[in-house]
Formats: sequence, C-alpha cells, structure tokens
Amino acid sequence: MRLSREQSREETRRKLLASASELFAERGVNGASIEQIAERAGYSRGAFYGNFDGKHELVVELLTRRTEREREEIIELCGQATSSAHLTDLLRAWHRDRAEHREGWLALRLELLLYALRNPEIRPLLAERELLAREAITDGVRRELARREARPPADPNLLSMIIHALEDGLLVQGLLTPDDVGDHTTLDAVTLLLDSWAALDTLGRT
Amino acid sequence: MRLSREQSREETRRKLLASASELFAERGVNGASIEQIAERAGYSRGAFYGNFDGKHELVVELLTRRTEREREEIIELCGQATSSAHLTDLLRAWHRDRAEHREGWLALRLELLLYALRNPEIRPLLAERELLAREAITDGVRRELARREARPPADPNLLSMIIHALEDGLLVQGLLTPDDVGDHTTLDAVTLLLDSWAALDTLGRT
DNA sequence: GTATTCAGATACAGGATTGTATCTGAATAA
DNA sequence: TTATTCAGATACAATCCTGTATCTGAATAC
Repeated sequence: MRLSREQSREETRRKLLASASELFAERGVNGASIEQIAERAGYSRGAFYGNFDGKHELVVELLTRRTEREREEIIELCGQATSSAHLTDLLRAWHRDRAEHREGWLALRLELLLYALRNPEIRPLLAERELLAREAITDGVRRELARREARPPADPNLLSMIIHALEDGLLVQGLLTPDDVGDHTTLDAVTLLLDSWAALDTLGRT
Repeated sequence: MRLSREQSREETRRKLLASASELFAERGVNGASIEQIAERAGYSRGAFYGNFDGKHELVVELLTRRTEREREEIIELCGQATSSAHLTDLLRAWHRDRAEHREGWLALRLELLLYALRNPEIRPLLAERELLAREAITDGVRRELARREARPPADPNLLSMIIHALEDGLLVQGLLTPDDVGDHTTLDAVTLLLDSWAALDTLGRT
C-alpha cells in the first residue's frame, strides 16, 4: 500500500531523527554532517532540508520526542510497579533496558548536554526529563524508607537528587575505570544510601 | 631578552594548548578548527603543524598536562590540609577555585569524556585523574568518619566513589535545573552522607 | 662573521559541508 | 482524466578545513 503524503512525511522525519541519534552518538552533533544523516536514513540532503530548517531544528525536535518517550517509559515503569516493587528493582529494570547500548546512550546524553550548555534556550527541554526522573525516584525513596519504617532524614528532593545524580556520575566512572564500577555498583550504592538514611532517621529519633 | 629556541617552542605549545582548551569548551573538539586554535593563540596554522601532528596529538598532550596539573593541585590541597581540615572544607575549596568558569570547565570535561568515549586508547589518561581524586576523597572520608567515631559502613572505595560521582552528577543537574541545585547542595549532600554513614555504623554495632 | 638549522608564516591544492535553486514523479483535487 | 501540489532528488556555487610544500628571518654552531 502506498503511503499518504502526510504519512510519508512523518515517516521521513522519523527516519531522519533516528539516523541523527545514531550519528550524534557516534560522531557528535558537530561531527555528523547533514549529508551523513540523510544518507544513513536512506534519503538525500534535499529531503533533509525539506523536513528541517537545519541541524538546530532537528536537535530541538529530537529532544522534544526523546523527553516525550522517556516520560512514557517512566510512567509505564512506575505504573506497573505496585507499591510492593523495590526502588532497586525499578533502577535495575531501567538500567537493563539500556545495557546493550550503554556507551552509545551515554554518548548521546553527553552530546545533548553539551548542546544544551551552548544553547541555553533549549535547556528546559532537557530539564523536564530530569525532573520527571527525579520525581519518580522521590516516590521510590519514600516507599523504601517507609518499608524500613523510617522517615526521610532530609528533604526528599535532596535524597532523590543524590540518587539521580549518582546514576550519571557512576555511568561516567564506569566508562573511565570499568574495573572499579561493575553492574552491581549502582545498586550497591543505592542500597547503602537507603540503609544509611534509614539508620540516620532511626538514630535521630532516639 | 630574546627567548632560546627551546623556550620559544615550549611557549608556543603552551599557548596553543591554552587556546585549544578555550575553544574546545566553547565549540567542542570537533567544532574548533586548527586555524581557530592557532589564530587565538596568535600563530598561523603552520606553527600548529610544526608543533603537533594534528588535533589528536594535541588532545593527548592536553590530557597529559591537565592530569599532571590536577595531580599537583590535589596534592597541594591535601598537603595543606592538616588532619584537622574537614572533607567539606576541601570540597568547598576545590569548587571555589572552579566557580568562575564552572560552565566552561564542565564543557571541557564533557568534551574530553566524549573524546575518550570515541578513542578508548586514551581513556587511561582521563582515568588516572579520577583515581587521584577518588583516593584523596577516600582519605577525607576516613578522617571524617573517624572524627565521628565511626568506622566505614562499607568499602571505603565505594564511599569515595559515591561522593566523587555525586560531584559530577550534581554539576550536570545544576546546569539543567539551577533552581534545584545551589552552591550549597553538594556540601549539603556530602554532609548528609557522612552523617548517615556514621549513623549506619553506629546502629550496626549495637 | 659566516654557514646552518629551525620556528613559524605564507601559498596552494584537494576535499568536505552548507544552503539554495531547480527538476521529477507520485499523490491529491477538479 | 487532467491539473496541481508537494516530497524528495539532483545540480551548483560558496565557504571552510585540512595537510603539505615552500619561504623567511632569527638563533645556534663553527
């Protein structure tokens, strides 16, 4: 069956965005040329300029769609998590889904961070994703502490900020010193933090 | 006074490396052309190729010198720290020295990380710096826990890994959601962690 | 003081990238 | 069916970047 014009156009945009994601991870936003992006998607440079004003607009669209997709993933992950699911199980599932492409995923994240660093007007697009993730973690931390019959020993937003920041930081350390950071390290660290926060609250109440 | 050839050459290399650092932070390793690097340093492209085989060799040299400089900074910082200095004071001093150029510093760090991601053979050069920093933090954590009359509730290397990773992660979060991460956040977080680790040990011994 | 060496400048050729302008064939509308 | 519109391909001019080859003047060696 032939595609309608609208369908065809959307399909082209989708392929161009997917191709760009790959190439941005491989060669960087600056290192990937329009021609390479179009070619890998199976199109000519003309098709690219017919669908995007330029690389900047493509990046913005990419960020928008990525944030939307991650929102859905987070909602799905938390939705299927009954209150009985451990926070560490959620993190484990989250990391498992990204395990195969970990370096590529990190590369793209760092590239987009740098792009946001140099184009402050798009920072909110990336920030939204961080807020969503942190909110989900805040809920998880609350539940975990409740399970340990402890109350948050500090602002829950600080606690989830710590765990969320830790994920990024450990990803980087795992890249640079793989011998010191295994698959278990993040979970070990989070478990340790939850235990010690529970301990701090327990001790504080005596 | 005229410079000797050797001095002159070293001076040129120094200026080229400094210029490259700036431009890498501003426009990325890929986005900065040899010509721009040479021009900002006050030289021609010929001078660049006379001193470096190409951009790759310059990056390697840059990494080598940066690691060396950071090693000295860490040693100096820890050296002047008598055992009476708090870990948080050291972190405060460390961050203070980088406060003015925080975004540029983060940009360069992320650029070099991405470069290492795509050139695995140079990862050890970046890794060495991470190990140095983590060792210094390990010492600090040990002292802080001792001050609280507690023993490390887990492998001290994991504890320092957490704090070190946290620094990176909070830097990123501070960029994306500045409202949620102030200057005090890192110190708040580290203080909280130290307190809760001490609590966990205390509780574990009862 | 003269010859030599070398740091850095200049010149040039080849290739890559960009953005636009124009062309073609299929999808829509009449 | 025929006319029109539009997605995508092709062609082109302009720019930028790279790497090398050659030139110049100052520092070293004799």
